[in-house]
Amino acid sequence: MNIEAIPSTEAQVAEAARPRDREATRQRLLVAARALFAEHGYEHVTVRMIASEAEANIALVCRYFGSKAGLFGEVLQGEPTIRRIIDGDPAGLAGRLAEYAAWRMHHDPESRILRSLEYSSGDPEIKILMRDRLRTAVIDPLAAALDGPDAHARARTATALFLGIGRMRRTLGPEAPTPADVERLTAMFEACLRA
Amino acid sequence: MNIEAIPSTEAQVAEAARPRDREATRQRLLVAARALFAEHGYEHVTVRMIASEAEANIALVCRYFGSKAGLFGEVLQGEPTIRRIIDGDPAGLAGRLAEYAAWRMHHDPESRILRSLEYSSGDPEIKILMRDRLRTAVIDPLAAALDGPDAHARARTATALFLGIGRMRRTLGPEAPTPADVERLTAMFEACLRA
DNA sequence: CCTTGGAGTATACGCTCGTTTACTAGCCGC
DNA sequence: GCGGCTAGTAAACGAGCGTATACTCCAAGG
Repeated sequence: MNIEAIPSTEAQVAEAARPRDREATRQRLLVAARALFAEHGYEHVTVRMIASEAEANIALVCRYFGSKAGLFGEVLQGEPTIRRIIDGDPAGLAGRLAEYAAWRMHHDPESRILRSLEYSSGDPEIKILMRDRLRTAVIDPLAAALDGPDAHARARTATALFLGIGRMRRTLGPEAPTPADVERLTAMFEACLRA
Repeated sequence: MNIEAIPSTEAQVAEAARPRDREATRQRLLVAARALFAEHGYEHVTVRMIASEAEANIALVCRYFGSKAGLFGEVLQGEPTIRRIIDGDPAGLAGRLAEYAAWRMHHDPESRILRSLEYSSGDPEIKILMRDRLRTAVIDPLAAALDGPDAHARARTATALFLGIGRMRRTLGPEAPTPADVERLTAMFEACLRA
């Protein structure tokens, strides 16, 4: 079986043979996985895609993260929450959410937390990861910024609008938002957030 | 290879051997597929599941519908549009949409058109089917019911809210809508639909 | 009664997936 | 200089998928 053509042809590959660094490889896998999961969702990304993107071997995914689901979980944990948008003047919250929602109408790249949550997954383990992440990273922080008894319900509805816009972009294709879009979204978020 | 235990044991299966009826079998497959696709989405439903649910043979799916995608396309065509909700007093449109959206917060069953569209699919053919269906069955009829230059944009945003609510239900689980929910959704749809 | 066409079936093909295993090869302490 | 730990690799495994093929069997037409 050792019929390897030439053990170490440096002919084509002028790459400076990467130093063997466990942690660096782990990070490359993590970065590649984050980008791919955000772009295509858990189920449509294969470990082979991740390994290829990270220029690492397939087996390392399982070795370093236990499984594809383990890797996904670690990716999720590294994602930022929506707090960056929530923090600030409460009066302008609806406007900021609308700006962000409008941005999500056409900006496909950038791997933010909601992206991966737009996808469903048949795997129960992933479903739970998604649900927990959606709660702790989006709904709960948003609810905490609101007053009134049904703060959570209002946060959920606002989040639904986010999710739906992302879904729309993916189904119909990206759409550059107009000022009217932002205005409309602002009005909707205001209607949603007011007690 | 012909080691079949007993060719035709009627022992357990007291079923009255179904008459061989091509059209009836086709319909059973269609009904089963409609229910399963609506419940789990295109990708999570296998032709084996459909055949099993319809108590038919796997091969018949391909024979009668060409492929899984062909069957899905036929299922989509049989689904109603949103026109039933749109038709009626224009002033009450937002309210009716809100009622429907609220209903979708907790009503998991009933195989309506949007259900299958809540899922994404990697298959480009299915993506196109989804997109076209979303346009012709939901967005376009809704846009037609609106006035103003950006009727389509408003219809898209309203549809996004629908999609997001469905997504939410599937991620967080069904949630019985309160009167406050309906009120909030009505306000949001009004903010969305007004020119 | 026999033939025959088509409904229904069993099974296999080719593929891709996540995962595992047995291996190779580079660096570090002695 | 040289074992030995370990990062990295190649290949295979078993399962599940959509699809295709070759078959069985029933029932109607002569």
